Amino acid sequence: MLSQVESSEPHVHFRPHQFLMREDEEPAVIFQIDEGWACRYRQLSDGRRQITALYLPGDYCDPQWALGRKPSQPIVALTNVRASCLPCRPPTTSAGGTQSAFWLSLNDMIERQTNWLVTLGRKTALERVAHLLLELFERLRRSGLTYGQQCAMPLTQMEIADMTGLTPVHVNRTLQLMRTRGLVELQAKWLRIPDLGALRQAAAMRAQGVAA
Amino acid sequence: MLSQVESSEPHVHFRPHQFLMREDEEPAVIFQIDEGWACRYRQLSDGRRQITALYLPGDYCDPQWALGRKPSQPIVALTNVRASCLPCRPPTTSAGGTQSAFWLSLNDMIERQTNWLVTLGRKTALERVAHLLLELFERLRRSGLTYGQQCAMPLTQMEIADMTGLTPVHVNRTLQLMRTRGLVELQAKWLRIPDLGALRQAAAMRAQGVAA
DNA sequence: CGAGCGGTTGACTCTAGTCAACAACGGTGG
DNA sequence: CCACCGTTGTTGACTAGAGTCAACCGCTCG
Repeated sequence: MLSQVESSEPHVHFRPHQFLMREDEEPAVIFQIDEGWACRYRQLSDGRRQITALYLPGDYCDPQWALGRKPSQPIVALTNVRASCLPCRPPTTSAGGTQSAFWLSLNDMIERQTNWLVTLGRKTALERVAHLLLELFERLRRSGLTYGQQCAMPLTQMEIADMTGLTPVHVNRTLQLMRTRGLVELQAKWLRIPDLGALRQAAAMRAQGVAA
Repeated sequence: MLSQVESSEPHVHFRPHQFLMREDEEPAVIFQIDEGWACRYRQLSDGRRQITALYLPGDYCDPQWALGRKPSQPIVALTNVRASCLPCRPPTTSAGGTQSAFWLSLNDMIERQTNWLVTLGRKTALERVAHLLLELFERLRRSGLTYGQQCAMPLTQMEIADMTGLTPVHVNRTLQLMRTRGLVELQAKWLRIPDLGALRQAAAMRAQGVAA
C-alpha cells in the first residue's frame, strides 16, 4: 500500500487509495503530479475526516516540505497518479530566489487554503460546493485540461463532502439543487459549467481579475 | 487610519482597528510584532466575516509576502500594536537556507492554517472555541507570555465568533458551557486553563508531543 | 449471480442561527 | 461628578440549515 520510491527513478505511479506519504514520515522527495488527482487530509479519532488540500496535474506535492519539518497529514491518491520526483531542497531556494515557479506555487497553495478557511467558516452548503467545482475548473483550465466548458471530475460525493465539510447526503441534495438551477451539469465523472459567472456568484467568491 | 511607514524608521505603532495592511496593497516591509495582537480577515459582500490568521508577539506579518504577489486580505490591529519593520525579501532567503527562523515560522503558519481547515470543516462549536483558546495559550507560552495557567485574552466574543465561524450569541453560550464544565475561566480579558489536557481533549486536537 | 459501492430520496432530529430585549461596563462631555 | 451612549456580554423564544438514519436503485466487478 505504500509507495516504493527509488532515488534513481524519476517517475512513480500510484493507484487510488494508495498513500503518497504517510503521517510523520520523512519525505524523501517532493512529487510533481504529472497525471491524476491526490489529496491531503486529517482524520479525527471518531472518524470525521477533512480533506485539506487537493493536488492536480502540475502541482507540487507538497511544496511545504521544502520549508521544514515532517508532514503532519497523510496524502493519498484519489485516481491513478503518475508523478515525478524532485529533490526536497529545491535548487531554486538559493538560486532563482523567491520568484521561481516553485515558490509561487507555494504562495498559490496558501492562498487557496486561506480561501477555504473563509468558505468552511462562513459559507452555506451551496456556496461551498460551488467554490469547489469552480476552483477545480479554473485550476484545470490553467493547466490546459479543460475542454470548452467541461472538465473531468473524478471525485465521489463522499470526497466532495470531506472537502466541503458537509455530509454525503447533503452534498447530494445540494448538487441536485445546483442542477435544477442550471449552475452545473455533473454526470459520469464529467463536469460542465454553463455559466462561469453565475457559478462564481453562487460561490460568493471575490470577483476574479480577467487578466489573472 | 492607514499606517505611515517610513523606511528609515524600524518601529511602528498601531491602534485597535487600524490597518497594518490593506487589501491589494503592495507591502513595503514585513512586520514583526513586538507587542499586541493583530489579525488577517476576509469580509464577504453581505457582511459575513472570517478571520484567517492571528498575529501574536514574535510573529512575522506576513511571512507569505516574501513569496509572491500582493496580499489578498487586509490586516488590522486588535489591540495596541508595536512592530518592527523587516525587508520584504529577507536575506535569509539566499543565506541561511530554508531552516532559518523566518521560513520555519512560515511553516508553522501553514500548519496552523491547515489545523483550522479541519476545525472549521468538521468540529462542533465547543471544539472550535477550545481549539482557539488552546492555540492562543500555547503560542503565548512559547513566547514566555503566560503566567502559570493564565494568559491575556483581549478578543471580544464577536472576534472569537469571526475566528471560529460561529455567531457571537452561540460563542457566548458555548463559553458558558465550557465554564460550567470547568474547562476554562475567562473574565476581564484574562484566560485561565485549569486542566490543559482536558481542554486539549475537548478541542479534539492531535495529541501533542511532550518534547515539542 | 451476488456483493459492494456510489448515488438518491424521505422522515425526522438537532445544532447553530436569528431576533429581540436587557444588563454591565467604559469612556466622554457637560 | 455624573448622565449619556455605544460597545460588549447575557438570556430567552423561535427558526432554519444541515445531520442522521434508513431504505432503495443501479452499476461494476469478481
